Amino acid sequence: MPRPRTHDEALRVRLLDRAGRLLSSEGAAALSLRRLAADVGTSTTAVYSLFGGKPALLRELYVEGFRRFNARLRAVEHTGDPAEDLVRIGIVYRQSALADPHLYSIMFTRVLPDFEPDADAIAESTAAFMPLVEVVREAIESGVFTQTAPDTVAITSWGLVHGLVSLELNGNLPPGMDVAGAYEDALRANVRGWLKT
Amino acid sequence: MPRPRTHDEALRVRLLDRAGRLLSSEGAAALSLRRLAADVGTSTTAVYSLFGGKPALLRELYVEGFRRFNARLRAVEHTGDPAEDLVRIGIVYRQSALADPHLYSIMFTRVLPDFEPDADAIAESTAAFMPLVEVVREAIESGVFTQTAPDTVAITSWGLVHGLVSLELNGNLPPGMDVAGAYEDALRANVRGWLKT
DNA sequence: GGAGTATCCAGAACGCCGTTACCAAACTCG
DNA sequence: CGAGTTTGGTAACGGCGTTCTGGATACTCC
Repeated sequence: MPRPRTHDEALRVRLLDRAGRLLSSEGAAALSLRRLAADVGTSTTAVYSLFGGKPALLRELYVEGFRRFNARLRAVEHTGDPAEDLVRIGIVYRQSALADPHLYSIMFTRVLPDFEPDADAIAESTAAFMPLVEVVREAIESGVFTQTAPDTVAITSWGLVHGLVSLELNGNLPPGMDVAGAYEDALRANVRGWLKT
Repeated sequence: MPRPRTHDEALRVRLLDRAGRLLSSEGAAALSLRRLAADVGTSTTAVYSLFGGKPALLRELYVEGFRRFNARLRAVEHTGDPAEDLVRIGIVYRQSALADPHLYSIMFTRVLPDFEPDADAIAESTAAFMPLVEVVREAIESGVFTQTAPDTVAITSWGLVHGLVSLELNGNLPPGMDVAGAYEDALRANVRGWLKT
C-alpha cells in the first residue's frame, strides 16, 4: 500500500555530505535547510523524516567529526618512548584539525547557533581524549614523567594543542610565522615540563 | 527645525548594556534586535542609527571584551621573577574569562553567527597579547628561560591558557575535578619546560 | 499665532529562516 | 478498477535582520 520511499539511507548520506561541504565552502550561514534540500534535490521535509530537525542533523556532523578524530589519534603508533608519543599525538591532533577545519569548528566552537551537544555527544568527545590519557599514564608509571595525576597532565596537553589550533584557525597568530615549527617546540616544552628531574 | 533626538549616547549605552546582559543570562539566541529594542523601550531603528546594524553592535561587545581583558592583564604587578609573573598572568587570564564568560565567548568562539571580527578588531585582540610577550622577553633576556623566539614561548603560553579555559567553559573537563589546581599545575609545568637547564 | 518645513523614528513591509500541518500523489490489495 | 494507506512536496506560521516610509514633532518665518 505504501508509496515508494525516497527518504532513504542514500538520501541521508547525501544530505550529510552536502551539509559538510556547504559548511566548509560557504560557512555556517549558508547551511540552511531550504538551501540544503534544494541542493540535493529534495524538500526540507526530508531532514525531518531522516534526522528530526536541524539540530539533529548538526549532531551527526559533530559525532562524525569526533569519530574521525578518534580514528586518527588511535592510529598513531607507539614508539616505546611515551614522551615522544605524546609529541606525536599532538602533531596528529593539529593535522586532524587542519584536515577537517569545519568539523573541528562544530566540535569545539559554537559556530552553529541551533546546536548544543547533549550528554551523549559529549561522551563521544571524551572518548577521543582516551589515547592521550593512556600515553600519559604510561609515561608516569614508567618513571619518565614526574608523579602527578594523569588527568592533570593529559588535560594540560589537550588544552595546549586545542588552544594553539584554535588560535591558528581563528587567525589570531601573527602572520608569516612558522606555525608547524612553533607548534612542535610547544609540544616538546610541554613534555619537558613534566619530566622527572 | 529638527525634532529632539532620542537616539543619543545614553540610549547607545543602554543598548550595549542590555545586549551584554541578555547574552549572558539567556544566551545568543535571545539576543535579537526586536527583543533588545523592546527591552530598552525603543525600536529596532535605534540600532541602525546608533551602530549600523547587528554585526556592528556585536563588534562593540567584542572590543569591549578585549578592553577589559587588556586592563586586567596589565594590572598584574611584576614580582621581579618573570617566570612567576608568567604564572600570575595565566591565573588572571582565567579569572578574566570566568568573570565575563559571555564576552569571552564573543571574543574567541563564534557564538554569534552574524559577527566576524574585521582586521581592526583583531588588532585589538593582539594588543591584549602584549603583556605576555613582554614578560617572556624579560625571562629570556635575563637568562631565566632558554634562548628561544619570544613569540614562540608567548604563543605557547597563550594557547595553553586559552585552550584550558575553552575546555572549561565548554564543559569538556571531567566533572568534579579541581580545575583551579590543575590549571596552576599546568602553568608551572609550562614554565618549567622553558627554563634554562 | 499660524503656516511651512526640515528632521526623526516607530511601525509596516520584505525576504529569509526553522518548523509544522496538510493534502495530492503513488503504490498495494480486494 | 476502485478503495485504502503510506509518503513527502507545498504552503502556512511565527520570528529574524534589514529597509522603507509616513506621520509626528519642533523649529523658523511671516
